[in-house]
Amino acid sequence: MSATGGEVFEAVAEGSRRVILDLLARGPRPVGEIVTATGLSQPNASRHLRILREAGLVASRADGQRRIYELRPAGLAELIGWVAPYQALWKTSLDALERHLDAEADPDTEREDH
Amino acid sequence: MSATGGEVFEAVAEGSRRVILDLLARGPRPVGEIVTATGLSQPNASRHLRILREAGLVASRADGQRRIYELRPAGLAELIGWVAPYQALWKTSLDALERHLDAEADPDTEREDH
DNA sequence: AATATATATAACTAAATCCTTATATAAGTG
DNA sequence: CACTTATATAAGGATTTAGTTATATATATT
Repeated sequence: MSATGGEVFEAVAEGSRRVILDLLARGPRPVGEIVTATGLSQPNASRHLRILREAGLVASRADGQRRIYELRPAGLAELIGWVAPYQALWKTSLDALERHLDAEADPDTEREDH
Repeated sequence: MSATGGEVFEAVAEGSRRVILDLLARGPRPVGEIVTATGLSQPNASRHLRILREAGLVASRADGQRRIYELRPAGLAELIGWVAPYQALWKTSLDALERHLDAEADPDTEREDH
């Protein structure tokens, strides 16, 4: 079920996989859409999706001939649990994050526009 | 200075490097202490420290023949900025993190006991 | 049934990554 | 100055990883 040791960190270390996650954060999608949205080759996308699935970050269900992938936010528990203390650390010391988030404030990059 | 693209994610993907960061979160330390505390070989520790430094996660200053390494929490901005939306996502949907944090609640693993 | 579409897997290559041993550099100590 | 201690770097091997092309599998369509 949940990844054992650092699997999540490795899954998330790859840029294309973060792009896939960001995409799925806006809602479930079939592989085909992920392929066109990311520009990855189909086999490569499938491979990244398998890695993400094995890390517990996404899940897939069949819809006819398609496989719909969806985000499993709970899979990030290990990562979030690890950063939390650091987050606390520099919330007291620095406002670097705020500056970072401001720089990233781009409407096209929004996730979950609800 | 600050890492450009995903450098932080890759730096943090490695288990030994997370151990080093967790160690430095408790305070600055010379390389020698990091070596004995982690069990890494000295050259390997130096290598991991260089990677962490280039990613902006640690900084070093000279103290005689020693190099004192210290945490730079601001270096985690990219990572924290990226997880934030997901954090929000499942704070609404799931309490998996809380359970995860409870499981990790070990006095020996505390950071920055101030 | 034959063909087309959607996804997964296999086989392979190129590049990156981690680790070790050996050596360099620089600062302390006698 | 000779020697030791602390850290960094170089060189090499072994494993891992991301990517490709080719093929398998399963579902839909005609």
